[in-house]
Amino acid sequence: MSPSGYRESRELFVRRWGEMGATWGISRTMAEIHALLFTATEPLCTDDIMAALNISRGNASMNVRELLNWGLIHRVHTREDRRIYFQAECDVWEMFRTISRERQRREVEPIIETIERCRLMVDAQPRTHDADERRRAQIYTKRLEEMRDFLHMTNSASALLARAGKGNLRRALKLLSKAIR
Amino acid sequence: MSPSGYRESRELFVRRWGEMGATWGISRTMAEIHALLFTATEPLCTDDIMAALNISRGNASMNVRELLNWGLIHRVHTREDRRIYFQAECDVWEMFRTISRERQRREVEPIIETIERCRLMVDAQPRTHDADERRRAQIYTKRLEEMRDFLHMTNSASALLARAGKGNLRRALKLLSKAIR
DNA sequence: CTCTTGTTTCAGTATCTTCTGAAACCGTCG
DNA sequence: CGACGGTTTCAGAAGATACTGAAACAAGAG
Repeated sequence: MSPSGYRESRELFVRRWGEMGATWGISRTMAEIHALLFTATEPLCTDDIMAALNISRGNASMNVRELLNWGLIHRVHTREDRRIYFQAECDVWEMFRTISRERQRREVEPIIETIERCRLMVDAQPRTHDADERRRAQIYTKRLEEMRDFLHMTNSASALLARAGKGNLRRALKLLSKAIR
Repeated sequence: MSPSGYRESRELFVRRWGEMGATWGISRTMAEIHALLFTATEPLCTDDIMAALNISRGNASMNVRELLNWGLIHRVHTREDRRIYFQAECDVWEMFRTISRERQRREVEPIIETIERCRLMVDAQPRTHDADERRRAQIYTKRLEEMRDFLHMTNSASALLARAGKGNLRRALKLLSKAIR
């Protein structure tokens, strides 16, 4: 079998996508599976994935499940065969929406809650009589509030984007560029 | 010293911000230092940071430098004292712009280059005679192109945002919400 | 029910990242 | 120049994370 550019290229892409995922707090294997399915012409089953990436069954299974949880890949059933096949969402805009929605839900929302809790804590304990510390506490609270408001805003923005269709997104970006210039 | 709500709250915030950073591919300590400076009323020096977070000099120094590289904190000199003090950018909008700009530069741009390289590779090697593989290669190339275009778009969007001021951003988001609804 | 095929879990292991502490370095002051 | 205060580097240690392989589990077919 000649070393077709296609196959080599795809391998490179999968590897690099995996590395990128790693710097993004996503396990390398998970990102590789995603890249593999994103570039696949037809659905793959667990064994295909294991073979392509040279990983164990347990590893493949765990990461596939995680990708399903994120909503980045889907199960596909075939008539011929009892196996479950997997297929990635290949529309990049859809993918982007999924990722931003999930990140928001998993990472931003919890931190907003923490901030709120921190803010309340400042006043919960009996106040110090030290005027300087009181001043500091005030500034601190203000910073927390600003951060909280900002994160709330990104939350709404993300929700907005999630509701919008692909066409809308393009349009919105055009608008944005006009508004800003 | 009574356990003022302020101090406890701040500790909690720093810890949680660190954890969040960790899931974002930022080292926990780096995120903690950032949180510490973000919530500080006045600039801190390396020893302050070491004491507050209970970390070694080397660790503090490395992570401070990295934060400086990102542009998330700045050096401050004082008259009295030869030490260098550090201070975070505390405007959340400014912070957001810095982060998005840097992430784009460090992570998205390189992956765009890789994609381009992958795309060229497909045709560089002599084509296979297998019609089916040729079909697959074509689909693959198309997906790469879509991804590349998408990432290019986020690049422009990010550049746009980076140029925009705080007021503009607010305005743009309002616009966005109207455009999408 | 039992066999077959396929999926999930998990304890232990390997790998990779981050952190420490000490030593090297740098610049300024006397 | 040498001493001092401060900063950076780095090899090895500690700690966190991801991966394996095998065993448990499920579900459909005979």
